[in-house]
Amino acid sequence: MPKNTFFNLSQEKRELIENVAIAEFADNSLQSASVNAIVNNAGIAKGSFYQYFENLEDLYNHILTLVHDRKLELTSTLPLPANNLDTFRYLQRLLQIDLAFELKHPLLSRVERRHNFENPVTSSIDPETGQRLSGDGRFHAFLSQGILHDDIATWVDTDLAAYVLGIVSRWLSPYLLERMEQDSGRPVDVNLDVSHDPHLQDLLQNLMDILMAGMARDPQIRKDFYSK
Amino acid sequence: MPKNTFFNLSQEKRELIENVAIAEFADNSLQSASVNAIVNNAGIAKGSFYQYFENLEDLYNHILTLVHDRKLELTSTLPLPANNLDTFRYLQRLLQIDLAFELKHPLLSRVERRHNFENPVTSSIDPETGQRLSGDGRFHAFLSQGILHDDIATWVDTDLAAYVLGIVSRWLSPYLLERMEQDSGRPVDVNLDVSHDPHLQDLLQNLMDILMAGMARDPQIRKDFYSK
DNA sequence: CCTCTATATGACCGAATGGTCATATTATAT
DNA sequence: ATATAATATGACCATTCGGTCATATAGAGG
Repeated sequence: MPKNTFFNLSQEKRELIENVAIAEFADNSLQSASVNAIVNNAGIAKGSFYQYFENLEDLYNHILTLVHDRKLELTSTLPLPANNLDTFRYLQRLLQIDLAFELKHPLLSRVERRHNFENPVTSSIDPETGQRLSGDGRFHAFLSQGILHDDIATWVDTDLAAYVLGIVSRWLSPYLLERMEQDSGRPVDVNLDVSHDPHLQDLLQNLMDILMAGMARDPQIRKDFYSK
Repeated sequence: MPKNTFFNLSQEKRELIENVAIAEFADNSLQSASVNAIVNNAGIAKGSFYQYFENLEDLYNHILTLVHDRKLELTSTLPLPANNLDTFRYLQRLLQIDLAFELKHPLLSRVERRHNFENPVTSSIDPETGQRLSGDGRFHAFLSQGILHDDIATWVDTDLAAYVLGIVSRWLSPYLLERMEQDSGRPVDVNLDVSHDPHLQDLLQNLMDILMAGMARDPQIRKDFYSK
């Protein structure tokens, strides 16, 4: 954790350093990031850096908590899913959250992706249920609920599906944003409403249609359907 | 390209250097990889390195061609899909190839993933058709064929789907192998037949079922099906 | 043997790295 | 104004980096 000296800084200066660090960690892994580059870009003395942080990893971990905080903050900002929200609308919301995060905090998104790349989640075992928990817990929760509500086919391998959904969600966002830009020919507005933009909804719905048809309940129909 | 001096080396020595480099690039990006580390691990003099390669990037590009060659070689080794092979069996084959590559060449796989991470494919435009071509061309081809054969729903956004399939294929392999190890409790045999191992087929089939039901033709049935 | 060419080597270079520290500056309290 | 504590600074350090080069070794042809 950063030292008190860092948190005593004015918000202005603190955020300057954070933003410089975020830019550095968006382009470089912890291995290849440079303290010198950060202090130069932030316009502070090298000595000051070590008054704020133990070392580079200390700052890196702080940025990771920022990622976490900002994402949580954004999750609570987006309209909450009603309790009786349709299972797949909830999944759609999960994808929208990652998308909104990519839109509002593109650099933090890259930091997060880079972190997930360098530290791939080795699947953990849930201490309570003894179940495998690969990837993002949010998708595990989604699948469990979906099966419980009879919305998702019971034969779906939840751990595999949760992992795949996590991967898709992580990598879908940059694709969608780049595609939006190409299709419209102009940069995407940072204040775009990800839950209402028509073109974005079309694309997302296209993927959702595939996922819904693929995972929804009553596999018999589907299996009969596609077997020729 | 490496200099002639490198290709004149005995196969033994050449492969030693290549393997050391592969290990280095599996753990480090081109930015953070170290010439010193490579020469030390390979047991050659620094001067020799620069008799073989222009610089580190030269070696890196050579390793990338190795990735390409080995994957091609492995593709042709696996039983070829018959001409009249079912559309989705062809997709399954594509996934199996990436899986087999991960199994036979885990380090090369990591090098490839790292490369794709550091150099994300900005979608290109096909010069002939003017169509978007994001991600892996193999999946674009698969989708085009599938639609042509009336096996895939026409409403599927091919570019989006090809991108997602490419992402899934790239990241599925390490998951499946790790899962196989956890489920069986022992390391996966390198000579495992990816197209016949029962447990592996179960898992792959589970994902295939989702993809098939999701993308197969006649969306009407599916859309009616899941709308409550 | 000698000659010529190809390869191997590690000392050496300047630049950049992460990290330290004595000193200077500023803010706070009395 | 004075004393004390907190912060800011950049020269400095040892180490490592990519890259060079003069020299040594080996091999081939005669």
